[in-house]
Amino acid sequence: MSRKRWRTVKEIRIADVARLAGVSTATVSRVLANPDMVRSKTHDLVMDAVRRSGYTPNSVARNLRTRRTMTVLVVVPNLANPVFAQILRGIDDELTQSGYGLVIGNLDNCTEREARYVDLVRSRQVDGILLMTGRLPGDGTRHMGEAGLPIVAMCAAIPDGRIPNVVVQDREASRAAVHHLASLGHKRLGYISGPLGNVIEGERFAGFLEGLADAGLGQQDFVRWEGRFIFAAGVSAAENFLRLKNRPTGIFATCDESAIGFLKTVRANGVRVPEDVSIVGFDGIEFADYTEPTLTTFRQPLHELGRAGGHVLLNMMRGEMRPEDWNVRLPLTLLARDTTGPVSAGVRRRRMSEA
Amino acid sequence: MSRKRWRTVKEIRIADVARLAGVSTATVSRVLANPDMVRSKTHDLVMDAVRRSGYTPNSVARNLRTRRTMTVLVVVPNLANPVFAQILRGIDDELTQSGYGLVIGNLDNCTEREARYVDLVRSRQVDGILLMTGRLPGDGTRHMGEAGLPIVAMCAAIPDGRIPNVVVQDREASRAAVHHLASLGHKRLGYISGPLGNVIEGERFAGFLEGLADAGLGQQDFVRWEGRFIFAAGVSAAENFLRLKNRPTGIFATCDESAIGFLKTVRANGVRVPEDVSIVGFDGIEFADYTEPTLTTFRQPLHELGRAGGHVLLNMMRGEMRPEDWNVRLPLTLLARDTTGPVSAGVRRRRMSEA
DNA sequence: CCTAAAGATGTAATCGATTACAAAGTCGAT
DNA sequence: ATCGACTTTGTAATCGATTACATCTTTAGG
Repeated sequence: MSRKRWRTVKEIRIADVARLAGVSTATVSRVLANPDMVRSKTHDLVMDAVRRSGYTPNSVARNLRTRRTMTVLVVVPNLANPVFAQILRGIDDELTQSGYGLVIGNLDNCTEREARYVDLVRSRQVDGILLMTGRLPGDGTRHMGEAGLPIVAMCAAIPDGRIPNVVVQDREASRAAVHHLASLGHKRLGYISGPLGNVIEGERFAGFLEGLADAGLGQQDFVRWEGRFIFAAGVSAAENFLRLKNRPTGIFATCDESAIGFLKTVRANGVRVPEDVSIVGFDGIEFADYTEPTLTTFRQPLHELGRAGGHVLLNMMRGEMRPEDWNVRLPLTLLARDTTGPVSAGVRRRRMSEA
Repeated sequence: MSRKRWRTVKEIRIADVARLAGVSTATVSRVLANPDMVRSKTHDLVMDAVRRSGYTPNSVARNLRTRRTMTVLVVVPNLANPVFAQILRGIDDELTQSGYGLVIGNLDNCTEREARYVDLVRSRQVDGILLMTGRLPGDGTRHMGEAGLPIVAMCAAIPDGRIPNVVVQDREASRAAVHHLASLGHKRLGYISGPLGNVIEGERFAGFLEGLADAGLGQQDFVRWEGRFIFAAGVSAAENFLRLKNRPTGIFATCDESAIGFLKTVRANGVRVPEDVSIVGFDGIEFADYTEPTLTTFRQPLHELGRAGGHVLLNMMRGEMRPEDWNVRLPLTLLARDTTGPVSAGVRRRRMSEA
């Protein structure tokens, strides 16, 4: 029961270093921040004192005075989704290069948690914000905007306002997914959505519809299952699929987790992939290469996306924003693997006899 | 090219609120921090001024004065590993309940990055540390310790020093894994390790050896492959496995990723699971339930682990640490699924004729 | 009604850095 | 040696809150 045993290490202030070096605190501060503003002899004197005392500046004090924290907030919908972990790496790489740190705001798919991070912003603890929440600007997002800080929207092209968007080409990729399936002869499709109301989901569904139109297919030629970017969504979609008389032969899931849940569930019920049904995922997570058969999917340039987002935010924070940098839309790559194949003769025959 | 358009929102200071309410800044501060220290009439007066002005305290200033940031640092080896995302949720739940925020230090399996977070600690930006780096106390860890802050070691029972350990029963679970395989008749085992030098890996290997001893098996009865808690480790272990004349029949991988990499690779080469080889993983990640066949593994109580770690740290920060709370070791749960089965007659026969 | 104790509020010091401004030092040209 | 221009350093204000201490009010007890 030892109270207050912590923080017993003596705190060294800039004044201590100044005394040790025989100069003023201003000089110490300058040595550390603008080394070429002081005579090199003084510089060495001070650096020696810094070393001997083991001084590290108190950045809370510095932040107060400079009114900057060199920290940015990254709001993530769900850290358990490996997609975000990858994007974070990209952001981190870009920001630390410029001396910025990042604090991660994990919403855990739970809207109310946004409030917590609004506080972080309003209380001046961060210099900028990277928003990956896919919802339309809600209360939380709006409040953050009101703080007047630089914001970059990632994973969600917010049309309104002057917030730059750094995103992937969701719409184009979805369209390409339909094209991929259609070119293999699939005419009846299944669509496993993301959370309704999510901006990304909107983009992907729009692309899906565009793809249908390209292929000369219409609204009556597909089934839509509602999902939430998780395994379970694919499982329940599959359960419904199994009960259908007139099953789709090509499935497009807007995330790999759902695709894998679907894949696993239909196979457990005797459906062959890709002979009976083809599946295309979205994201290109590592695990998609370890399913059986390996999942056909679109790989997001996650690391690059993170870097791009960080880069734009840095520019904004430096006030060096140029219009041509405002919006970035990175392309995805089709990984054509083993869950997609041509419509089999069997399926064609059965469907014909039904007609 | 608009410089300095940001941070244009007028900053409201506590002095503004004080003026608006006709009281002193001290009173405003007290209303916000110790509401029952002021007369209720004054309280209302001030709160009204706060609301009208939209005031939010500048927490940088507060942190400087109070010498606390209400923030803790969580050092994670690799955010891309979903295991850590889950633990983080537990930590977050526990800490935010007490008003603490957390900053995540992602090492990305890269030791040098530790330095970055040492700075964070030394510059007084956090009040406590949760260490999940599995290495033995190295430079970084030591430096953090020197700052005199409360530290809790998770995922790594650091024997030296007075740092509490909040961990899972790695050793016992590994031992149980061997027992599980041995009870199915497996006598020749394969072990896919974590990174050598990692504390957790040490525990798990020790448990593995204990399990061998329990089963009356010795050092000559197993093959050890070096891994790094990633898919690829399982793949290369499998590639080696396939070249062996005298193959193990039971594999224990110290993480699910490796187990899955192994599973996928041997099956792609015609090896049947569990008929030809049984596989046990470790962690219980969600994916492990989506492989084919589903992976037998040990589930870590990740959320509980996170909560426990946060709880101990909170106690330390409050100076309310009692010895009996210092070390926590949570049990794992065997999820006996489909990658493990009895040694098949075929394998037994073949091995006999070899003898 | 008076006094002491308790309660509420205000004044000003404080946390530890950065930086505007002033002062002192350096140097070369005259 | 003197002047000005430039470089280097020091002094003290500042960032925006919290809080020790002083002061003023209220309450309770006699």
